[in-house]
Amino acid sequence: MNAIEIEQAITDLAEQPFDFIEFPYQFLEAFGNKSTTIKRLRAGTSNKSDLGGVLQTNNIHLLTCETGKVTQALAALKASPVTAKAKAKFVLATDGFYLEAEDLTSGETVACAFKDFPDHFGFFLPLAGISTVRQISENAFDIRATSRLNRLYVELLKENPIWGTAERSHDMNKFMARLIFCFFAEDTDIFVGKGRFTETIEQMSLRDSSNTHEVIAILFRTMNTNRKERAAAGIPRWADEFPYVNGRLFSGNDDVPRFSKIARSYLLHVGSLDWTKINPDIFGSMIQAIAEDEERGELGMHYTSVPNILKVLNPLFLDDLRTKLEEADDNARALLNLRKRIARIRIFDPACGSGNFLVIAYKEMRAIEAEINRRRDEPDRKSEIPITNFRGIELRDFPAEIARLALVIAEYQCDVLYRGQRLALAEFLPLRYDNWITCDNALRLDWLSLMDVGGSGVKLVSDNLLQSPLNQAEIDFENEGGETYICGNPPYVGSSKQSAAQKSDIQKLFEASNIKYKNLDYISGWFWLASKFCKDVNGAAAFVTTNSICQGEQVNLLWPTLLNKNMEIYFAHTSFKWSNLAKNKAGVTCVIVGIRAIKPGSKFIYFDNIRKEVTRINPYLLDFADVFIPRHSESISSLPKMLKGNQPTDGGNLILAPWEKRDLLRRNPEAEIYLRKLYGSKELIDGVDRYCIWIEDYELKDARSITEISRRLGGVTQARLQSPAQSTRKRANDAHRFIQIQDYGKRAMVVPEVSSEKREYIPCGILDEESIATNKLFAVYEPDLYVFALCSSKLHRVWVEAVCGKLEERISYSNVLGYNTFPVPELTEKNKADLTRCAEDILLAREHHFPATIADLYDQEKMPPDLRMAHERNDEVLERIYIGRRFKNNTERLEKLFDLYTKMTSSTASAKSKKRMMGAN
DNA sequence: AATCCGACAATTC
DNA sequence: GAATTGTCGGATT
Repeated sequence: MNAIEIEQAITDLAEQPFDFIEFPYQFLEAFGNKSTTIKRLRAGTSNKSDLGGVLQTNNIHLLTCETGKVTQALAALKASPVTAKAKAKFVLATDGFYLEAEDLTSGETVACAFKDFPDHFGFFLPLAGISTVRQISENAFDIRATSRLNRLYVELLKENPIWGTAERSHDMNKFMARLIFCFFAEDTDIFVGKGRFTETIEQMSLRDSSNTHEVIAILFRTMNTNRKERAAAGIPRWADEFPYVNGRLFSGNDDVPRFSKIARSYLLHVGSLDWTKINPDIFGSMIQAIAEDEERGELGMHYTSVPNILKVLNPLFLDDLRTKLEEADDNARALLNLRKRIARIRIFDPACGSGNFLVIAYKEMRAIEAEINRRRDEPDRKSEIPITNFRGIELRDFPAEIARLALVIAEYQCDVLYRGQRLALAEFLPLRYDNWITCDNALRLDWLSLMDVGGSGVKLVSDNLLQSPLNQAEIDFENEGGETYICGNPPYVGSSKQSAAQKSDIQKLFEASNIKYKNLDYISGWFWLASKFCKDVNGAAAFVTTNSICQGEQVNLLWPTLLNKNMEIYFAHTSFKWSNLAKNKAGVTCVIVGIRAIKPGSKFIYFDNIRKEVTRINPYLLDFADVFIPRHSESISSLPKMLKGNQPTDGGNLILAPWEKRDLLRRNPEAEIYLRKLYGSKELIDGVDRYCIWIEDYELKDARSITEISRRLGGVTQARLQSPAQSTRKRANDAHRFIQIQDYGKRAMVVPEVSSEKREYIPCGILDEESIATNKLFAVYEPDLYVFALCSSKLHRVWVEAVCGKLEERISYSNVLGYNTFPVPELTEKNKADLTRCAEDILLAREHHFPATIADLYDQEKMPPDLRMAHERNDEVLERIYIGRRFKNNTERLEKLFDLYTKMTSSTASAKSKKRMMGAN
C-alpha cells in the first residue's frame, strides 16, 4: 500500500461504527498488513498480548477498553512486560470515543477523539513500514489532501464522464485548481471566516446534492466579479461576502461538474482539512498525479524531491547569492545592490511540471531578501521579487495550472512568514492577471520570446484559446538587465524509446546542426536550447538528467557541438539513483549538469554531497581536459579484432534450460548433435548452464524431423513475425539460424557486455570451440592470451568505466568504444610473452578454486589471495610497460590513458591526412 | 552488417 | 521491499 491508500483506509475506518473486537485487526489491515498476517494474529499464534489486546512483534500493542478507561488502558500497555519484549514501537488504546497512543521510540503521544485519529496520519505512518517515513510524515498533510482530492476527482468523473474527455479535461483541471485555491483561501483568512467556502456550500446546496454545481458556479462567478459590478451581474447576497479574486483563475468558463451525493460529501470532506499546512513545493507534484490515468492515486513517479532540486539550484546561483550576502555583511549600500540584483533574476524551468523548482527557487530567494531587509532594518518591506519572474513551460494542462497556483500560495506564505499576516492579506487580492506559465511543447518554442530579454518585446502564448488573447502591454516583467537561470528536470527518453512526435521534436531541433541526433536522448533537446539561450543571455542552466548523456557514445554526439568552444560545464553532480516518495519510483540514475558561457571562476564536481573544487569538467563529468571518443571500428593499438557474440532474436525458442535439454534428449537422443552450450554474461559470470539449438543449413531437413525442434523453429518464426523491426520479420523463415551470426567454432576470449561495477576487474573468460557466445558477450576468436591479460587489467577497467556507456552504474562494455579505443604502447614479443604468462596464472588461479563461479571469485570481499596476487602481477607487468612503474592510483591511470589516446589518435589522423594528400598528388 | 542503450527488469537478499 | 546485477532485442548506422 502507498501512503495515499493508507490514508483512505484509516479515514474509512474512523467513519465506520466502532467494533470493540475487530478494531485492532481493522487498524492493522488499514496500515497494509497482509491478510495472512492478520489471520495469524487472530488465531493467536503470533499475538503476544497479555492484556487481551493485540500485540504485533516489532510493531504495535493495541487494546480496546471500556468507555472512559482509555488512559488506564494505555498505562497498562506501557507497563506490560511483553510490550518491551516484543519490541513494540507503538502502544494504542481506545474505547471508541477517545483514543490515546504513544510512539515508544520518540515518546511522542497522541490523544484525540476516536473519529479524529486519521488527522494524526503522519504520527502513525511508521507502522506502514515505509522507509522514507520522516519525509512522508513531514508531508503528511499533502498526502492527505491528495488522497481526498483523488477520491473527489474520481467520483466526479464517474458522474460526469464527459469531463474526462480530451476536450473537457482543461475544464476539469481548471475546476480542481479553483477548488484548491478556495480551500486554501478559506483557511487562511483570504476569505473572511475560517472554512466559509466549504460551509457555504454545505448550507446552500441541498442534501441530495442536486444543486451543488449551481452553488459552486455562483461562488466562482462572484470571485470573478468586481464589487462594483456585482449587483448588475445578479450575484446573490449570500455570496457577496466572497472577494474578487480574478487572476485568470476564475475567468472564462464557469461550468461546474454535477455532484452525486457521494461527491458532495467528499467535497465537504476535503474542505474540512486544515489547508494552512499545505506545502507548495511538494504538494503540486503530488496533486498533479490525480489527473493522470496511469498514476492516479500514486505520488507521481517523476517529481523531483526537494534535496535534488537544491542540488540544482544551490550551485546554479543560490550559493553565489548567499556568498554575496555574507560579503555585504551590514553594509546598507551593498545589501541594497544585492536586493536589486535579486529582484531582477529570472528563473526559467522549461519543463516545470507543477512548478516545484520555481517554488523552491522563489522561497530560497525570499529568504535571502528577508535577511537583507532585516539587516537594513526594513522588516515590513514589500518584497521586490515578482513571482512572474519565475517562468515555466509545461506540456500538460493540469500541472501548468497547479504551478501557477503553487507560486501564488508560496508568495502568500512567504509574506506571512516574513512580513506578518496583516500585510500579506492586504496585498494578496486581486491576483495578478499575468500568465507566466506557458502550456506548450518546450522544444517547439522560442525560449527567448518568453523571457523578454533585454527589455525587447514580449510574445506570449495564451494558455487557453477560448479566452481573449493576452493584452501584452499589461505584462510587466521587472527584470531588465537581469540574470536568467534555467533549471528543471525535463523528460528522459532513450533514442529507441521515443515516440514519433518526440523523434520529430528532436529532428526539428538538430537537423540544421552538424549533430547526428538520432541516437540522442530526448533530454538533449533541453540542453541544446539552454546552451543557445545562455549564449544570448546573462545566466546559466542546469538540469537533472539521465546519466547516459554523459556516457559512452552520446558524449561525442552531443557535447562537442553544444559546448562549441564558448560554453562550459561549470558544475556537476555525478550519478545518483532517482528517488522520491513515490512507490513506483522511476528506475533511472541521474546526474546534474550546469552549463554557462565560458568565464573565469571556480567549478565544482559533487560526488554524493561531497564537493570538490576543480579547474575543468569534461562531458564525462571528470576532472580532465575535454576528450571526445567516437566509435572506432578497429583497434588503435593493433589489437586483434573483437566481435560481438551471436544474437538469437528467437523469442526464447532456440534456447534451452538444462531440464529442457534433458527432456528433449530423453525423447530424442539423436537431437544431441544440434545442441551447443550457450554463453551470455550471466552464464559466464554466474556459471549458469544454458544450451541452444544450432543447426547448419545442410542439417535442417534432418533436424526438422524431430517434432520438438520443428515446433521450436515454428515458435521462432512466430516470434520474429511479431517484431516491430522489419529486418527481424524478414528473417522469420530463417528460423534455424540466430538472426545475427558473427563467428563460432573457435576458441574465444570473451568479455561480458554488462557486469557489476563493484568488481575491481572486468571478468573476462575463455570459451572452447564447441560453445556459442551470445550478443551478451564480446569475443576475440583464436586469441593470443596477452589480450586476455590486457582486458583483465586494472588499466582496462578504468578506461572502460570512463569512456563506455553504462547501464545505470553497471559497466557496459563495448568493442568500438572501449576495446578499440584502448591505448596500448607498442608491445615487444617479450612483453607479449610476459603478459601471456600473467594471463595463464590468472586462469590457473581460477581453476584452482573450481567450482567457484566468477561472481564468487571476483567478489571484492572474498577474492582469494592467489587470484588477487595473479591480478596484481598482471597489473604490475602491464603498468611497467606503460610507465616503467606501478601507477599510484586510478586518476593517474586515466590521465595517462587519455593522454596516450590523444597522442595515438592525432598521429593516426595526421598519418591519414598525409596519405590523402599524397593520394591527391 | 553490427552495436548502444534502456525515467529498466528480473531475481535475490 | 530494496539491493543486486545483467536479458533481450529494436533502431540506427
